[in-house]
Amino acid sequence: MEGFNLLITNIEKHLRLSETEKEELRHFFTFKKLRKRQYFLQEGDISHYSAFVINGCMRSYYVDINGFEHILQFAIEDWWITDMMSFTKKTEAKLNIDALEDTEMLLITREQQLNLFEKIPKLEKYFRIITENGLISYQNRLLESMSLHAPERYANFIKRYPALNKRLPQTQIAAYLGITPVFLSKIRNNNNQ
Amino acid sequence: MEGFNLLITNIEKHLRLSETEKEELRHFFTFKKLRKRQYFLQEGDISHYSAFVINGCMRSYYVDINGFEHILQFAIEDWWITDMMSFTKKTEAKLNIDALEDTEMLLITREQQLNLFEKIPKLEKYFRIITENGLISYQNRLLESMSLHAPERYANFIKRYPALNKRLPQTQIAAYLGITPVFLSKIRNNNNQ
DNA sequence: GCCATTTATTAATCTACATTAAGTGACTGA
DNA sequence: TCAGTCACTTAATGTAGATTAATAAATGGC
Repeated sequence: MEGFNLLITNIEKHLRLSETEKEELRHFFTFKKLRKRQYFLQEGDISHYSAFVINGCMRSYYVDINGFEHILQFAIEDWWITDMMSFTKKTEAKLNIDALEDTEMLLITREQQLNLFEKIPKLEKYFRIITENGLISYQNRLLESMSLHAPERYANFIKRYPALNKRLPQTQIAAYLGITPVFLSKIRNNNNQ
Repeated sequence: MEGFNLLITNIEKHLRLSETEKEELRHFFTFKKLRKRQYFLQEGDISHYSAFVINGCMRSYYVDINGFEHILQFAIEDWWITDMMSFTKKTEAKLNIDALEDTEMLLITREQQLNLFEKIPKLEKYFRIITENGLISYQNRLLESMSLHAPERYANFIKRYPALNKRLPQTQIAAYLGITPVFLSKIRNNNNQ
């Protein structure tokens, strides 16, 4: 399966897998391509899948009552993305997820994931670690959004994701930082007073 | 051990434990009391423990360069609290954790937790679920902080944690909502324009 | 039971960032 | 090829919430 090795490499950053386990693992995932702008999940639907991105770029975002988009996460190659609430609790998704570029990914359903934990228990460890890291990064973002002004948040974004800064349109970065594109333009040109 | 049953009840919301397992489990935890205002963790230290609150109330918070406190989490009875980053990666904590009331809790170290996963593998499931829920609630807070104004965020806080709203001083709630106590006072008295 | 500190209120002023609007250049697609 | 959208810039004006300060009320230590 295309890109499956990228997932294996990612898992093996955290634990060792035997060849047999790798072979078993393969059958829990399905491969999927999305065109740029195509939805992976729409608000109100149930997020049946969690996605591991092989190449391309996706984003999860919330649309507020005024129609403005607020981006919670970007996912490029080697990243996981889903609406965790909907995925784990089978509730209607509040988030939308779509592709910002043509994207290839590996999908797993919640049921398959839970089966996987039965069959290869150490995979539970892998997903626990992934989830711990996700929690840490949301916690960190919340903390930054409360304690820093927009220019500092942007500086941190550049430092943390230099590739994304070059790769994404300004609108998307602004929607991630929680500011308007107009204000991001000012920050970039140092006219922010 | 005092309060251990509360932990057992909490775990059994997610999975079944045999009597033997409960007995084993007990030995992984230690009991601790904190006085009001006492630190559990100070920024720069390593968070050796994750704490399950039996009664009382704790908070985790970040102190910004201007000395202002930003509260990430409150934990009353039946809640877990730690600096996840420092606890899992043994890095210096960016957060402080202290007691807002006299508090009793059960502690586990990261090493004991990992041993526990070896000894009673289904506990890995419990902590995965706890972590998933933590991630969901941070994600939700980030989303609210980006898409709602302070009066709506306060309304949601009251709805979600009615007990906390009565129990905590206004300063603490304001530091959680990311506003000043002055502005919270205006919101409460409906003078917010 | 009293003084010192902390906590909450109210009002005046200030600021980070939003909103609106108008203009430019670049890409897209029939 | 040219119209139409899209991505970005710049400037004028508006606003949610901060800051400061003064006062009142509640709390807590001795």
